[in-house]
Parts: sequence; C-alpha cells; structure tokens
Amino acid sequence: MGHSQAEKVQNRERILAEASRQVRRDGLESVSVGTLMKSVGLTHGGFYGHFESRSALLAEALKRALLDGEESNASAQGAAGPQSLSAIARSYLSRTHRDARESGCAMTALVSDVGRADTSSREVMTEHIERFVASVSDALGGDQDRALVAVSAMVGALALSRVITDPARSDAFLKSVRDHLTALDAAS
Amino acid sequence: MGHSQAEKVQNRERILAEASRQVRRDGLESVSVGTLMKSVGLTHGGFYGHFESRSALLAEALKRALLDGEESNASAQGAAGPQSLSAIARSYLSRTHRDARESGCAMTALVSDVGRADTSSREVMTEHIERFVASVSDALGGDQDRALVAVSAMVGALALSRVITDPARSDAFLKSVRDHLTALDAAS
DNA sequence: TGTACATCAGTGAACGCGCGTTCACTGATGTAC
DNA sequence: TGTACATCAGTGAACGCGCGTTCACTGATGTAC
Repeated sequence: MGHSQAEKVQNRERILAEASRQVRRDGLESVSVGTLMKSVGLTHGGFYGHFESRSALLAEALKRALLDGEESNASAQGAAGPQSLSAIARSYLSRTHRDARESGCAMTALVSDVGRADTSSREVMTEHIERFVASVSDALGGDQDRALVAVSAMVGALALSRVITDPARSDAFLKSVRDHLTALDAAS
Repeated sequence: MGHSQAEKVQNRERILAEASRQVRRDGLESVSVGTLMKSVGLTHGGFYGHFESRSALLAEALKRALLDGEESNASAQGAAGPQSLSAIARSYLSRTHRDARESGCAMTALVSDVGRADTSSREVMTEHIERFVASVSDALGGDQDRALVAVSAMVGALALSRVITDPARSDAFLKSVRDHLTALDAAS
C-alpha cells in the first residue's frame, strides 16, 4: 500500500488498456470488474477509485477499443498518411489480424454486440465506421458507393473468417475479398 | 397444473422458438432461464424438464436461430428453388431485415459472438455460412470467389447498418451493396 | 364406460455462487512548517 | 533539510442481488382393470 498520484494515473491507463483488449476478445458483457483488476495486478475494491461503475468503464472501454483498433490498423501499414485500398485490405484482411481479436479492429470484433446496444454506444462506433469509410473513399478517389461496399466486405469477411472453423477456408474468405479490393484499386 | 404430454412437446417448441428470437435480439449470453420461461408463460422450474442446462439450451437455440433465419430469408423471396443474386440481396439487405434482428439472419446477428465462442458453436455457424455461400455461388454461375465477396459484403453491410445511428446513412450502406450486387448479377 | 391409481409437466420456495458495489482500514506519499 | 500530519490509492471483508439449479409438491393426464 501507499501509492503515488503518478501511479494512479498509470493504473487507470493500464485498466483501460486491458479492458480495451478484453472487450475485443470476450465481448462487452463478458468483462468483469474482478477479473479485469486481477489481470492488471490490483484488487477489485480499487476499481471504484478509477471508474464510477462497471457500465461507465464499459462505455470508456468501447471508445478505447475503437481507438486502439484504428491505431493498430494504421500502424500495421507503414507510416501515416493516405493509404491505397490494397494496402488497407492487405493488413485488414490478414491472418494476423484475424487471429488477434484483442488487438485488432473493434468495429469487427464488436459489430453484433453494438448493433444491439444503446444509442450512445452505437453513436460511438458510428463515428469510427465513418472514419473508416472516409479513408477507403479517399483511396478510391472519393467514390462513396464503392467505399461502402469495400468497408462492408472487409468487416464481413474478417468477422466471418473468425467463425469458419477450417483455417484454409477461413483464409479463402480473406483472400477473395483482398483480391477483389486490390482489383478495384487498380481500376480506379 | 396437470399438463398433457402433447402440451409438453408444444412447450418445448415454444421455449426453443422464443430462445431463437431472444438470442438474435439480445445475444447468446443475454438469454436468462427466468426471463425466457416467463416470456412463454411458464415458471423457471419447469425449464429443466425440457433442457439439461442453460448452456445446452443455448447450443440448441443457436442452431435453431440459424435455421429460422435461413428459412425467413428464403420465404422472404417468393417460393423455393434457386434465387438470383439480386433477389437475395434485395431481401437480405432490406430495411425490414435490418429492423427485425430477432426474426432475421442469425449469422449476421451473432457473427461477433460466435467468432469468440467455442469450436462447436463455430462449426454450427460455419455450416450455415457455407450453405449461404453455395446459394450465392449458384446464383453467380458457380463463381466461388465472387460468392465469398458477395456474402462478406452482405453480412458486413447488414451488421453495420444496425450500428449506424442515422437511418438515412444506414439505408445508404444497404443500398450501395444491394446495387453493387445487382450489377454483379446482371454481368454474370 | 367407469373407477382407482400411477405418472409426470409444471410450480414456486430454497440454495449456492458469482459479481457489482461499499466501506473501514492501511501505510506510503505529499505537504506544511 | 527534517519532522509531523493529512491525504488518498489500494486492500479485502462484507453485503445484496440476480441467476442457474434443485426439489418437494400439486393436480390433471393417462392407463390398467
């Protein structure tokens, strides 16, 4: 016992970062205060010094997961700046991404969950969807319709690839959409 | 009290049918024995005369939801038999389908959930994904790659349309993919 | 066809457990002099 | 710079509640004669 204020800030950060991962790995509802705190090496009681309630944490964790996913997605492709659609597709639809739910895109990890969540959660994710659409649209020279199709196909393929039990077949989903988008890219 | 054997069969059926709806509306984990039984007009204790445990029910409910969704999807388009891709897309990507999670396609309603579930749940859903792919592939003259893209786009668009808070924008996702697939259909 | 009994679907009280939340307490941190 | 005290981050026992599950019981159903 006896902890500095600096440590408190760090601990809040570690709790949120871990929640962001757990939320993507196990779903929003599967996060429990006890498990979460244990996984950052603290006891459950201290949780309420950082967050008002479990549901307040969940709201923040969703935001954080969406940000983290966006970031990891951007960094998976070289530096910042506008990306080509094939570059986006190559990293988004990779086996690595499929197999790393807890550090990957939260939109895909949580679409079904948020699709049935309250309006404010849906609003939070909507912002990120639009941001994704905008970057894909940019890559396609501003073609909105094609961007909506490309984003839908990427999210769908990644989500489905995580369900398909046969690894080769799962790969096929990723590859087909990747190839399709790469062709689309070359054509624009 | 005093219930016939015929009633028991009917009650089991009603419990499963209701579970199939609740699972699609609220997610697998949100189904509770008490609520479920209450919603079919029975008391919780009777549940164990029909199912061994909550988790056994959940396994059956997932299968049932996938079947029900498949059926409602087929019947939404005229009679049985092979459908054109545009016909499939028209009903799959309709506002009606988007707004009726509890009676719609369970693949989309539960992709995220099943993506993180145990192998046997994933196997169950995989079968249905493959069936969907097969019917789309048929509609495309056997083009597997395009079928995988089309299925991914449909699942992604429907799932995302349920998150997007602005109804007009949500419609745009459905429409863009619908139009894209219809064009694909005409070209094949 | 009617009577007597066994069966068994469904009831609802009760139990145990996990989980979110509270709170008195601890002891190092940080501050005032 | 050192000392004394207040603050407060984190601890862990305790509480309440919901939920899955069990079980003794009820009374209509179904069956044997």
